[in-house]
Amino acid sequence: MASATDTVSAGSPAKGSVVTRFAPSPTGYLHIGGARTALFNWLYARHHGGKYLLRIEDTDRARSTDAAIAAIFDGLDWLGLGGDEAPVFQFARSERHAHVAHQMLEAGHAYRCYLTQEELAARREAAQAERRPFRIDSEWRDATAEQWPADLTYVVRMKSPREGETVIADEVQGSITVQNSELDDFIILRSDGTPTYMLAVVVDDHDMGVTHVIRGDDHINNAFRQLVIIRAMQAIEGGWPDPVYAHIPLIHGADGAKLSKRHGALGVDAYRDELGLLPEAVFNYLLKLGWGHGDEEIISRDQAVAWFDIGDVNKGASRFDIKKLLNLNGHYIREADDARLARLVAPSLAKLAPAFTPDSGMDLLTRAMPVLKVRAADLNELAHGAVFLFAQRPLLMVDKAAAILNDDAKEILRQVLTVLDAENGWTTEGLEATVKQMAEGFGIGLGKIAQPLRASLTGQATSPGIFDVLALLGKDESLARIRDQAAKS
RNA sequence: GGCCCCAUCGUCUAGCGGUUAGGACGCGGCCCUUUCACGGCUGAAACACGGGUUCGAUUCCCGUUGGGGUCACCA
Repeated sequence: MASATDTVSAGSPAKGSVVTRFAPSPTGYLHIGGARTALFNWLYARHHGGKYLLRIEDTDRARSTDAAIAAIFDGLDWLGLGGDEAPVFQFARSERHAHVAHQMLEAGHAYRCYLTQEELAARREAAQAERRPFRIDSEWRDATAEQWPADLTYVVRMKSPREGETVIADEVQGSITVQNSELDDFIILRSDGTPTYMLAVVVDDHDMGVTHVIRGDDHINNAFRQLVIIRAMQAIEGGWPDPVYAHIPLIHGADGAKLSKRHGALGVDAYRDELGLLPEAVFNYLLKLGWGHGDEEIISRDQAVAWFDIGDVNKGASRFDIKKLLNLNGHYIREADDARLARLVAPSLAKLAPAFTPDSGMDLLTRAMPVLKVRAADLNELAHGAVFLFAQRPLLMVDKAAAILNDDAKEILRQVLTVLDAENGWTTEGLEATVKQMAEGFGIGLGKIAQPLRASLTGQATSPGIFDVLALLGKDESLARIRDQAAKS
């Protein structure tokens, strides 16, 4: 007889033998928690020189959709977390799953159970009423073939062990112990003969050669059930090694509750299209959520691969903090290539500024990017910041800009007009020298000239440096915009 | 409720028996400055509580409290 304690130890497979997988069910978009699970699987495989695979768990036919599958691949690709091989679709492997179930059935590790859902519900309710913990205790567990009803449908349940305990040495959570008496005889084949998730996961992980199961810690309890199947197959045909488990904590919302739509549980496509985030920012943020490497904050992909190890992931759940994500995004925007940013911002800019078209405006937009991007935390802000470049005359003044343009300011603008009209080079530096000289000559602060200029040139009270704005807009457009406002009474 | 797990500034984290408990976001102040940003400097801010173990606990053990996960013919 086996010892009372069954232990699954966290092994350290030889380099190159690591195989991880990300296995989302396509019932919705790829949310941020799923993205992080994918990231950790990807990083672990990369760090250990192994393989990272994708599996779509589409066995729930009613809830799985092609749109969700597409959204998941799209999100993963955006983050650079595509699989190393073609994805496995679980539903397509149903026959294989059922085959394994029948192997276990024949070997006596599983049994036909004729209990109906109604009977079970009634028993569950009765237990509830007596405030007694409910556990399925099917009288069919030890039934013989002669006892099987001829024309009733049945489900196939695993014969879970009822004595002893099982210990999993989880790479993240540490040692987790569960009494085997807590394990129920879970279903592996539904009454229509289709396999359940619990069975499919084990069979697919085995067939795909998965060595490390890295997933959300909401699966901890499942690990013990899945082990029952693994044990049975080890007894039947051998060659079903225990995977190394690593259950990573879930991400919580800012309020500490489970992540919901209100705070961050958006699809990653929303992070890209609505929040205007860069994938490298999301990558960096997700990495730092539940994992750290000394005082490092800005971590590149290569550094992440070099430093990451699953054992360093924190056990406690962490909260999603959009402020920090945005701060990181601002950093990556500043680092990003100007032409790339221009390309990313072009679609939304076209909506904000009808005069902007990618054909005619890309060059100016790209040239303006260095002074635009230091002022933006996301792509939306970046687009808004670029609108003035393509505004049509006469410009609309926001309230604060209109307030700046009082009579004194207009008088100054008329003076500036004369000075700038005589300006030859029209460079940022030259213009700065000229205007500063003018301010000195008038004995007024630079701000007295700069703010009216800014208002007339951008229609705003805030903008990039005013000499950059002049240089970007060019002499003709600049003078025309100033003239528009100077002339207004 | 049963079972499992978790617990350092508001948030993300460093720490792995002896530290002025470090960094980042956010917040306050100062500097830079034509505005807004960026950047620089700086300030406030944490070991949930109670017992042990130890010469010494943030660190190890137990309990309490708090939080989370899970209890389907879903995955």
